Amino acid sequence: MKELVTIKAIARQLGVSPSTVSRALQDHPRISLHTREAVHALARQLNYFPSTTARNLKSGKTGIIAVVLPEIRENFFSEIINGIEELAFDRGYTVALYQSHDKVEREERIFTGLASQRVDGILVSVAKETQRFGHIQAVIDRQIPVVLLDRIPPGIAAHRVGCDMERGAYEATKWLAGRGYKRIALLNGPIALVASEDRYRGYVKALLEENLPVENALIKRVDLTTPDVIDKMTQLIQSAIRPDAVLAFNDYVALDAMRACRAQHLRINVDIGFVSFANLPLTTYMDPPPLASVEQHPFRMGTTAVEILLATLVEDNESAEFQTIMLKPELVVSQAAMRVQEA
Amino acid sequence: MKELVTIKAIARQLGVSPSTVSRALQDHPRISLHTREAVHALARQLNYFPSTTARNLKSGKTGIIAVVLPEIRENFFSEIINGIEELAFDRGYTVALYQSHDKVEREERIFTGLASQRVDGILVSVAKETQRFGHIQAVIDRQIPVVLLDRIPPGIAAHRVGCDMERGAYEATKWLAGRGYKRIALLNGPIALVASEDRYRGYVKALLEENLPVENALIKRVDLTTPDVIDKMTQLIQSAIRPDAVLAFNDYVALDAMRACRAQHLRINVDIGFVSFANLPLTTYMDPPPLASVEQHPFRMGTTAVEILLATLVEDNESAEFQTIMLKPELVVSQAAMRVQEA
DNA sequence: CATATATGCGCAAACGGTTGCGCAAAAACC
DNA sequence: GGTTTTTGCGCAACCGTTTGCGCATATATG
Repeated sequence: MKELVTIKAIARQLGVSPSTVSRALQDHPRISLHTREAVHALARQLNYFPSTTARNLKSGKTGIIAVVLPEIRENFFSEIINGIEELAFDRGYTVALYQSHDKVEREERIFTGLASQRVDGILVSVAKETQRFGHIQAVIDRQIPVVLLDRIPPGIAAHRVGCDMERGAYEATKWLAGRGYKRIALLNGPIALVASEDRYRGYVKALLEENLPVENALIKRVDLTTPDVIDKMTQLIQSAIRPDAVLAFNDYVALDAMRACRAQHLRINVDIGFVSFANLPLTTYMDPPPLASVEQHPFRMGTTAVEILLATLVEDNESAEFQTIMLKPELVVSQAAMRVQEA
Repeated sequence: MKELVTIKAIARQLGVSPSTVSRALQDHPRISLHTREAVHALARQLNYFPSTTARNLKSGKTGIIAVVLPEIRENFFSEIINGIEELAFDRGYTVALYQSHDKVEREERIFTGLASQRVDGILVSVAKETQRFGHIQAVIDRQIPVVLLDRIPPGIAAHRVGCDMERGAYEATKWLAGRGYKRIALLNGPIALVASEDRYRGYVKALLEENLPVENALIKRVDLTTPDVIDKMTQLIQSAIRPDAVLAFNDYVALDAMRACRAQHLRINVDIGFVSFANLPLTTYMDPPPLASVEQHPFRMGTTAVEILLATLVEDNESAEFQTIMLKPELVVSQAAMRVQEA
């Protein structure tokens, strides 16, 4: 077992004190050029690296940003991390990753660990359908800055970064109406999700503006499982007012709903138009893809969250002002889908 | 700014020494029950959490496992992390995440950082087409255990965890031959990738066993971009010996190749059968999916790598024995695809 | 009752750095 | 040449926790 190269080791070999070595390494002006060079030379020769742990202890910081997400393998979230890692790495921060698997219990265990880990900040997209937020409040009470990402529960005093999905739903619905669709269905998510409410409001607002009736028969809630989506979509098709377009909660719902349509011998985007949310790579694999998808900018959500977090870290004290940044969603129209429709 | 709750603070309030508090918290038998209870009570009341940083400094460990991957948003890799996080969290380790974006330069910068960060171990899936591995050797020289994941370069003395893709290609080809396919094409990856060689060897081995000719015209290398895949697939279709089946380098290649076939009015899995590698969720979205896909078990690769790493951490000294674990791939036959074919 | 053992706790060093302060010697000033 | 300033470096404390050792006092042993 080789000895670890420390400042003390360098000091001993050079016959100077550890403090001199420390200062020399920082190019402190009060250390003679001669000594500085000698220290640097020996440090390089011995392959010295400063101990981050020791520095952390001194500074009270860890340089770690914890990221707590429901599920990494979901494209939306891995894209968020992608953005987070990008910026954090540039700024010299380490990204620690945790998955809640959408379970509050696990989320709570994670946060307890984070409290003693003393990470410099936490970016969290909370487990869905949760009403308990004590664990989040606990770390906030310990002065650890928190940024809520995408899934933003009410009643927590923290920074927030999200995407304005009411607006996204509004624009998507307006776009469909503008293209002549009259009976636009909404395949919405579970009632417990704020995201569902947002989409509902945007959808209704657009319909009213376009003087289209808001038909309850055209609005379905799904639990996001394939069988339920197929079931609800089939109901829509067979109802008295068959929709000529569907606004789907997300790309996965759109995919399943399309399958249901195909099973009923409806031609996608010809007999029935589709628009969905997220704009995941998934849509480019679909054949045909939805006519359009509302881009939520997960990558930018990640970088924005890190920016806000790092900004609060350098601030003199807590300015107690919490920022809320809502990214503007973007309706991305699929060229491929439009071509199919023209044909 | 509230004072941080430390062992010293508790000691002061209780009129005992810090060492007593430390031992009381560990339920050391030489501390009286009375004192122990008092310490525990006050610690709870003050909401005391031990400083991980201080402990790290003492122990010389960090409790951090660094994971260096090319691209998190690729499903295969996010599934690997999923497995890593799962086991690491259970064992009380923190997962630090880094992306190389398949760039050696960035990988090198990451490894330099890791050396001074003094992580307890590194799991790495190296950037592709790289021949420089000095940065990896450097951390190994610093006694940081390294496990090579999936992409396993030669000449590095480290643990290895992968999936035996020669065997996967062999079994996939055998399966196709067994179903009566005679002209099986191989849409392989770039020559620089070890993964391409593996598939080639397994493919050839199976053909020979099945007494099928190895036709060079049926073997194409693609650079994994959509245009190139479409180009090469079109060449295959229009060649003298048109293949009746295609073994694709991975699911994405299969997807693009299928599009090329459809453009040439070939019915997927009817006129031309498809088998690919990875078995990503992507295949379940495809319509129709490949007949079969070789599952590479990324999740298990992640957990296995962590297991090996943690095992070396508890070992008394370096046993200098490096493990190589090759998971057995599994040919997953798609029910949906088979139904389409029967019809 | 004397010796041996057990009990309960504190001292101080250590982990690897950083930094305020002070002290001596050299250089600059009048 | 005396005073001030600058230069170069070391001392020691500190970050929060752990732990070997030692010192009392209390209890057990013969």
